[in-house]
Amino acid sequence: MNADLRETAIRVERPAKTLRELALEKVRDAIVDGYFKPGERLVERDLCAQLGVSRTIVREVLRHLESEGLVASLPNKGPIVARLDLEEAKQIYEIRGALEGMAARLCAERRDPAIVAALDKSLRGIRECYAARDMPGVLNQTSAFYQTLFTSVGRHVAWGVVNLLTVRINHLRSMTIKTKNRDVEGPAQMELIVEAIRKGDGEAACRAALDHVARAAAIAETLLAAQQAGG
Amino acid sequence: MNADLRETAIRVERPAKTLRELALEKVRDAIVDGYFKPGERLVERDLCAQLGVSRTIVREVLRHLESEGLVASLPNKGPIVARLDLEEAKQIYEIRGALEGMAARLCAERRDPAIVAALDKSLRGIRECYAARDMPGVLNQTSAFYQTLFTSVGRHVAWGVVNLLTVRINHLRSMTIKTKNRDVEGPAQMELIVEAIRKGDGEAACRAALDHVARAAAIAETLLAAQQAGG
DNA sequence: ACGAGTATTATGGCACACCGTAATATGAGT
DNA sequence: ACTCATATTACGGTGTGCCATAATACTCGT
Repeated sequence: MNADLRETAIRVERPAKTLRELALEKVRDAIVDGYFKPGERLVERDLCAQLGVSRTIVREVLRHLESEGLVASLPNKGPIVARLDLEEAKQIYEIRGALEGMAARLCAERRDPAIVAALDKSLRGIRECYAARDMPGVLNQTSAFYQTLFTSVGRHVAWGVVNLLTVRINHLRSMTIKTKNRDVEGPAQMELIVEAIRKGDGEAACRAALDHVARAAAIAETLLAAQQAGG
Repeated sequence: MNADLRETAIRVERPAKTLRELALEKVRDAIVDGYFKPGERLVERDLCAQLGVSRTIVREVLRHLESEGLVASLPNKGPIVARLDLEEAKQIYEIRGALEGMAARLCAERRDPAIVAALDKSLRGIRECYAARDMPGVLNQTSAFYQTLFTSVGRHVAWGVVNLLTVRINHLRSMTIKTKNRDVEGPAQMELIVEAIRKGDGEAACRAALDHVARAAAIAETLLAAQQAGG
C-alpha cells in the first residue's frame, strides 16, 4: 500500500541515519575543523544544548570519539579535545608510510590499468582543486587517491586504520597542503607513485609512497614546531 | 539451567576505575575468550542484568567495542558479536607484518643491548610457558615480546594499532599456538628476529618478523578454512 | 587578609518512560 | 485445519530527572 509513500511526503526530515551517527559526525567535524580547540573541555550538558540531543547521545558520541583518539578523558574532570603532540604525529605519518607503501606495492604488482586510471583521475582532481584554491577539495581528492590505492587491492582494513589515524592529524594536513610549492611538489610525488604502479614496479611504488608521506611529515613537523614555539 | 552461573560469571566488582572501564574490559574479555560467540546477539537489557550496571554503561561499552571492531550493529536489530571472516583475518595479519617488520628494523638499527635482553627474556618466557603447557601464558609472553619490539623504540601508536587489531583475531591466536610443532617453530622464528636485531641487521630483522607473521597467518588460514567447512 | 566552611558546577551513574520497528503469538474467518 | 490479519512482545533509540561525588568558587567570620 502507498501509506508510507504518503507519509514520507509530510515526514519531518527524518534522517536515514540515527541521531547518534549524525551527532557523531557533527562533533567529529567540529573537532577536526578546529571549532573545538585542543585542550578545550567538552561539557556534556553544553553539548546537549548545542547539538539539540539528549545526554545519552552526547555520552555515546564522546565515548566513540575517545576510542578514536580525538577526545581524551581526564580523571574526575571529564572529556577534553585531545592534544596532538609532535611525537604522536610523527608516528602516525610513519605508520601511514608503512601501510601506503604496502598498498602501492600491491597495486603495482596487480598490473591493472583500471587502478592506474582511477589514481590518475584523483590526481587530476587534486591539481584542479589546487588551481581553484579549493583546499577542502584537495583533501577530499587526496583521500580518494589513497582510498583507491587501498581498496582497489581489497585492503579495506588497512584503509580503515589509515582513516582512523588520519582524522587525528587532519588539521596538520590542512596546513601542510597550503605550504609554499606543495601544490606542485605534492602532485608530482603522487605522479611518481602512479608511474611506478603503471610500470608494475612494486619496489619503486612503495618507495615513492614512502617519500610522499615522509615529505608531508617533514612539513608537518616544521609547522608544529613553529606553532609550539610561536603560539 | 545455568542462568545464575551465566549471570554472575562476568559481573563487575564495583571499586577502582570507573564502572564503564571495568564493564568494558569484562565484555571485551568475554568476547575475546569466546564466552559470547560470534554472531550472538548482545541484548542491552540482558547485559545490564549480567553485568549489574545500567543501560547507560552498557550502551557506552557496546559503542566502544563497536568502534574496536569486536561488535557489529545490525540496523533495527542491534548489536551482535562481530564475525571474523577469512579475508579480514588475512588483512590483519598482513598489517601486523608491515608494522612488526618496521618495528623490528628500528630495533635493529638502534643497536641497544637492553632491547635484545628484554626480547630474549620474553622469548625464554614463551618457551617456558610452552613447556608448562600454559597457553594463556604463551599469549601473554608473546604480547610482551612484541610490546618490547614497539615500545623500546618509542612506537606507542603503532603498538596501539597492533593491539587493536590483535584482539579481533585473538581466538585464532589461541588456536595457532596450539598447532603441532608451533611450540618449537614459533620461538625459533622469533629467535631469528632477535638474532638479526642483535647483529644490527635491520633488513634481516624486518624479513624475520614478516616470516613469523606470515607463518602464523598461513596456519590461521588453514584453521579458519577447516572450521568453516567442518562447521 | 586569610582560612574554614559552604555553595556551585560537572561528571559518573542510575531508573524509568516513551516511541518505532520487527518478530512472534494469537485469534477469527473461511 | 489453514491462512491471513491483528495483538502482543522484545528490543533498540531517545529523552529526562535524579543522586553521589569530586573539584572549584565563594563567602563569611575572625
